[in-house]
Amino acid sequence: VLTISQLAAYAGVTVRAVRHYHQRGLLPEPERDSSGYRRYDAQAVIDLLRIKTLADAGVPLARVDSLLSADPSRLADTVEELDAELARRIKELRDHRKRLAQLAAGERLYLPEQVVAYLDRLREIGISDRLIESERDAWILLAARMPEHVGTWATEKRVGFDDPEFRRLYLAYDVAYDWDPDDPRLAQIAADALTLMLALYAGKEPTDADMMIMNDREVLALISSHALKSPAWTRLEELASAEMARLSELADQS
Amino acid sequence: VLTISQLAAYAGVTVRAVRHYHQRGLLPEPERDSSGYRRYDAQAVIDLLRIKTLADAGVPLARVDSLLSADPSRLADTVEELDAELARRIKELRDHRKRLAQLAAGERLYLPEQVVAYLDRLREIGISDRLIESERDAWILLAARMPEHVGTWATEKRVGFDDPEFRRLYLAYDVAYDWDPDDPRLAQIAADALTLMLALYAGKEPTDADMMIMNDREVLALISSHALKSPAWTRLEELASAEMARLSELADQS
DNA sequence: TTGCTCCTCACGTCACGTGAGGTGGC
DNA sequence: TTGCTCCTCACGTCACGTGAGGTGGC
Repeated sequence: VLTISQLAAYAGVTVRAVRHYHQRGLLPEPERDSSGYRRYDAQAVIDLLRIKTLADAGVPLARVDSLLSADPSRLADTVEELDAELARRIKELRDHRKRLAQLAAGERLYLPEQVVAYLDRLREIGISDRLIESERDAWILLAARMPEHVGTWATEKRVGFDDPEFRRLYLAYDVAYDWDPDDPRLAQIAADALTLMLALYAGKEPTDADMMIMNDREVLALISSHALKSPAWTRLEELASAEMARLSELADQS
Repeated sequence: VLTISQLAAYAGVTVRAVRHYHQRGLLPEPERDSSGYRRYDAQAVIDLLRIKTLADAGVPLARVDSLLSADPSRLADTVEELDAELARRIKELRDHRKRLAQLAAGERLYLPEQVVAYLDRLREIGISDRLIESERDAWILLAARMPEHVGTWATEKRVGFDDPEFRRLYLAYDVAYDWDPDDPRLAQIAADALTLMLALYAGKEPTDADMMIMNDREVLALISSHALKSPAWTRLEELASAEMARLSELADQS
């Protein structure tokens, strides 16, 4: 009584989809009229809507077949599973919306929130974008390699910035990037940094995070390979090493 | 620095997907190490996450390519569209959950709510499942052919059942299905039905729905082809026709 | 030697989409 | 005659999946 396009339109599918369901054996082939056209009755409408309902719910056509011919109690079980699956997919889509918003807003979606908080703190303190981006890249790699630890570690580093002297030195270090390597102020920075480090770690065990990094050569290589380099910073490292050696000697003498 | 599986795992995609993005030119091919393995840096993580975010939002890969290389303002516009699209799909999934529940609960999902209300009314009155199912099939076909009109029409028919005499006759008609065609009670039912119809339509214009059905031969054929048939019902029609003729004659004489 | 990760083809999959070429009633 | 719907192949599409056969470091 209905033509294929009427059937398809009522069910909200394409004509091709109906033919596809015939081919797959999901929907029985109806009688033909004198022109060879398929003619459908009410049962076909019901069958097609049942197929579409399951297909829309994400059931593969191969499974739709067995589901609709199975007994109703098994169908009811499956419907429960499908409903849970749909609920899960709705949550997923909500998450995708959040990520899209982040994509539009900026670059925060590539890192766990603790790392984002740490980077925000750097910005707040006045660290340059150049250094922040360099750190961000290092954190991304760390997050990819040690996703379980990177959160706590970032928090630890962020808390370190509550110390005003630490903040002052980090800023000085940042600013020194462009300096001439012979700048006399570099020696003072190196000395102050070393003094601070020694004070901070005096009598303290290194944290788990410290140990983890120290022990993982790959991670160290990973960070240093991406670290920014400049003549002034290379000089700073040399000065710090020299100062370290001097302090060691003093310690030996006393 | 990262291997392909580390990169893939962090982004939540398969290794094959990453290779696929390389092949499509979405993600630049990175450097190889001495074994010919791909080695990825932080930028690759960012790039891949951007690709995944858009792909998850339903953007075809061909479009992802142009979107990520386009300027950020166009990206922002598109993100808005994508977000609306995602919101639409969430609604759709919610709808699918409703339809699934209907599929598990019963058979109500194939018809507009007014028709369901009409069929519920039939059940409430005590009409047999046999007749209700026959009517349901006819309504499904009508809904497929005249989706715009079937709602109001069903409501009209449902309101008709507020008349107690109409209800009594509809029930009698239902019960008579199995009777012997020579049963003497059939004549009374036919006469009462005709009297009621004449009373109902006396001085009243036929409704739009009536006209529409009367004028659409295809719809009439469609309904009658699916109508139940029994010897008693055929007899009822004959009796009604004869009574109609007798009344016409009386009218002519007066 | 075994197990694991990586590599490159290249065909397979899923649910249809999309012509290609033709028919039938208005 | 034109336009519309229908018909049957049969190849195309999209985003990978899935072996097939091989390499390299522990």
